[in-house]
Amino acid sequence: MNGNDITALGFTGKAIGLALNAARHRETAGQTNDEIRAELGRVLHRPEAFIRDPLYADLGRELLGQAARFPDTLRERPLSYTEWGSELIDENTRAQMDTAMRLPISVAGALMPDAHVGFGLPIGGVLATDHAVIPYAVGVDIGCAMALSVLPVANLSREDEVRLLRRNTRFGAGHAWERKLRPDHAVLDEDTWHELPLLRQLRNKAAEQLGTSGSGNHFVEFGTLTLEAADLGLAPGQYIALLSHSGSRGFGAQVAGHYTQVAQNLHPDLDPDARKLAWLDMDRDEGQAYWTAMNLAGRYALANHEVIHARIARALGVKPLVTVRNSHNLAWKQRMPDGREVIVHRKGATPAGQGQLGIIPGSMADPGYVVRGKGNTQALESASHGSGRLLGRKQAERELSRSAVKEYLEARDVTVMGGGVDEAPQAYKNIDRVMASQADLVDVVARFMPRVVRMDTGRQDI
DNA sequence: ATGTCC
Repeated sequence: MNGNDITALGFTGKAIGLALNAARHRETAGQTNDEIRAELGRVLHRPEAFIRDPLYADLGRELLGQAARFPDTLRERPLSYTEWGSELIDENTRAQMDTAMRLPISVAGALMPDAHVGFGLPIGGVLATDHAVIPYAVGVDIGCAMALSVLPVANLSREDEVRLLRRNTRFGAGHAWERKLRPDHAVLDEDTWHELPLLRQLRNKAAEQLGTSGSGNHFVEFGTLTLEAADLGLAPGQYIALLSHSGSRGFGAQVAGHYTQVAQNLHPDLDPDARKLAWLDMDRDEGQAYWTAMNLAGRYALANHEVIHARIARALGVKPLVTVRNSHNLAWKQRMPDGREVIVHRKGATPAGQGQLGIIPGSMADPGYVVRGKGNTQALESASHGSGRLLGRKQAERELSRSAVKEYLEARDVTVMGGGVDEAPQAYKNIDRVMASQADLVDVVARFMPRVVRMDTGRQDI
């Protein structure tokens, strides 16, 4: 093999010499030219698979660098970004956002008042990038969403609400609907499931878990919605409403895990601080594949809410007067004020474009709000997705007593089915302080107060 | 967030 053979295979620049050296090494070891050509072809086609190969590591890295639009080097200083509710945000969260703003692909960002540390990007972080998508800036629970239905029901006893939730919701990691009760939804019939091997592989799991909710902070609850003024097609007054928080279950988690791994393999030289922020170029197959899978997980998560709300409405023999819903873990294509198209990642942030409706829950025993976005461009048209954690899960279990939690719930007349001390209201920031700090991001449309809440069982039950 | 490494 000589240089002409190597360039004929498609190698350019510094990769020619590296490929030639590797080829000589194989020749010495007795391989035929056809074998060497085939092997080099595999390296050229998928360099990320060879970055830890004893012979091809340097060539793999060089090829990755040639293919990338940006080097894997972080900026010296983070781009500036705005934060809402600074007094509610800790230094570690800020440090994590600073790292995100040092990525070469980052364009703009913002921290919402519920922000706290997460994997990669903070929860409550918003990040705009240039033609690249970061799986961990979307989060593990791709498409996690809120939905609120206003029900045309005058009276509903607490006992009936408990029974309706027990019969019509399912919770917990790995949990699925019993076969005989398994729901259906048009999302399962989409051709998208056949576009990628990974999606084909995960379709059955998704079908089994359709219409269920996860663990942690996921919930389905009945409560009272109060409108001070006519809105949402409703007269002012109080209504019985159903509020749900659920995501894309095991399906979305596996998509997230898979593409995070792909992204990390494509960026072997990324600074360790930013390793969990490895990105996929939207011009490459991997970026397009993630985009397809992410959006399917987003639609699937919304389908979960639809199924949950439809089951409960059907059990009551009614149709909701109105349903509001929004995804808060997803990436969107969006235009900056200067017209430039960017990818906006919202990881625990509510889309809040001008006039856009959204839901910001407080806690299991604090009010949540239906909001209307003000299209604040500095916040990349976003708002918080809740009140945000004050205490970590373990810290909450250490510091909060079960009796203190029960007392809090009793004082507000809230019934909780399942739930753990780690989800106690006292583990969350004060929702009204959070709302006050984002008055320039959203207007309040209505207030929702929970009454009967169902969640997964926690490690320490309430 | 997820049966916690397909």
